[in-house]
Amino acid sequence: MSAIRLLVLGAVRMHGRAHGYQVRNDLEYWGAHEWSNAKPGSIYHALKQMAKQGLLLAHETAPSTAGGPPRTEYEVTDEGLEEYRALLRDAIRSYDRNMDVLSAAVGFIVDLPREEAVALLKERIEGIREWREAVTEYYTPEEGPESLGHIGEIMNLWVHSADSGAEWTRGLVARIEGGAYTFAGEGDPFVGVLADGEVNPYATGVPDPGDDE
Amino acid sequence: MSAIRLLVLGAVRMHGRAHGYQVRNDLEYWGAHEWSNAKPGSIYHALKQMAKQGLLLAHETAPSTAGGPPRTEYEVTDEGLEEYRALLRDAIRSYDRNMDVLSAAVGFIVDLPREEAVALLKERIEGIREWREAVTEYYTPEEGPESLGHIGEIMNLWVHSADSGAEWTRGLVARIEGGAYTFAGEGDPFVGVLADGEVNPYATGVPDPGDDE
DNA sequence: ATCCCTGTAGTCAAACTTGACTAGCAGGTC
DNA sequence: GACCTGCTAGTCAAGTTTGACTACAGGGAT
Repeated sequence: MSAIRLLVLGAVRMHGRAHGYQVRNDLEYWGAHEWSNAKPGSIYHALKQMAKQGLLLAHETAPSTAGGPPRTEYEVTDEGLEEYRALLRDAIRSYDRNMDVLSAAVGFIVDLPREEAVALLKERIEGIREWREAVTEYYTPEEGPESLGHIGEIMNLWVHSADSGAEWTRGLVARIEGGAYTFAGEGDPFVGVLADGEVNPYATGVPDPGDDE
Repeated sequence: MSAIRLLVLGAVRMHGRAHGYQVRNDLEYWGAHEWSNAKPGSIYHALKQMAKQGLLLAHETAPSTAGGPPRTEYEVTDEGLEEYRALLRDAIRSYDRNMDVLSAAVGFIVDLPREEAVALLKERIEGIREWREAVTEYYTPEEGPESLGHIGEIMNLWVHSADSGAEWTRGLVARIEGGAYTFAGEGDPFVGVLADGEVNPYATGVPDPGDDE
């Protein structure tokens, strides 16, 4: 699963009602273009697709005063909200070795009740443990690990990164259990979108590091 | 960049001449269906596309004795070999936060001379360092890290996984510099494909761990 | 003889992603 | 006052990925 649907649903939901360009700006504000496939084409495609599937409700609107083509505004439907929560839970729970889905989910995790967040993260840790065990067992031939040659390094990489992922997850669980952050039903939610007209403070000077793909 | 082209080029090259189903079996033997998007459709598509681009040479062949439709066999062209090496170098050098490309590259790393492999891995370490620095700088607002709320956990995740990736890479460099494995020009290369008719010893009892995407 | 299952080899439509492109308006500038 | 740049908002074709499907052969069961 790619992160784009979760990101787009989350962005539209935070606004209540948003058009594509707004979503695009939020994702840039979040830095999502750096760690996910959130490019204009994908965003507009996701919006249209989810509108077709009934997860979003589309409203045609007059062109903005600032010029440009007429816009389409979207709202999350009840069905869309369910899908959002399902995607969010899945993203937290399942270990899929890609950081984009998890990054998006961490950004929205406070939409869940604190206990549920902790429970899902613990499921994640357990999933990582099982995966690690399966991998080490599968890639350990009878003739000893040396018979794999350099191929053993692939397993080594996976195990290393599974251990690291588990460690990070345990740290997060500890912080949440220790009372950090404000979760659903605990008061004023964290506001993470740009208001209409507000300028992205990170817009220039984007890191764009050794992002040499 | 996805790993599929590197995997397919590498598999065809090891055989000298191979048809799609053989490539498919090799990738399954390597476990690539577990950690990359190596599904039948993608493999056949990559073969056709690369043939169209002159990276592979296609030969129509009679149907096999074992039934099924007529097969197409492929060979890597000179241009394809260059592309293969370019993809391999890029995959080792660049930190793209996805393990599939790196896993594939580690499987083929012994196709390079030992010194080059080490040099590329050191470039990788340097790239990770730069990325880590850019991320921590970008996501540290003036009002202190606390103003980010739970969003800071995303950065935390990235930094954690960058550090873990660097550590694994340093370990690999040390082992290679210490003389481990057999690299290009150092003797009999490692054989990692299934001979025609040979059965995949891992075929059943595939790990298929908590692979819940 | 017919049926069903497994293995071989691959095709196809639908969905998704990518990167380049369009088009209107505002403001500066030479 | 013609031109150029930047911002707003989005489209589009080409390429890629997915998951389901086809078609043929051999072998065992009914």
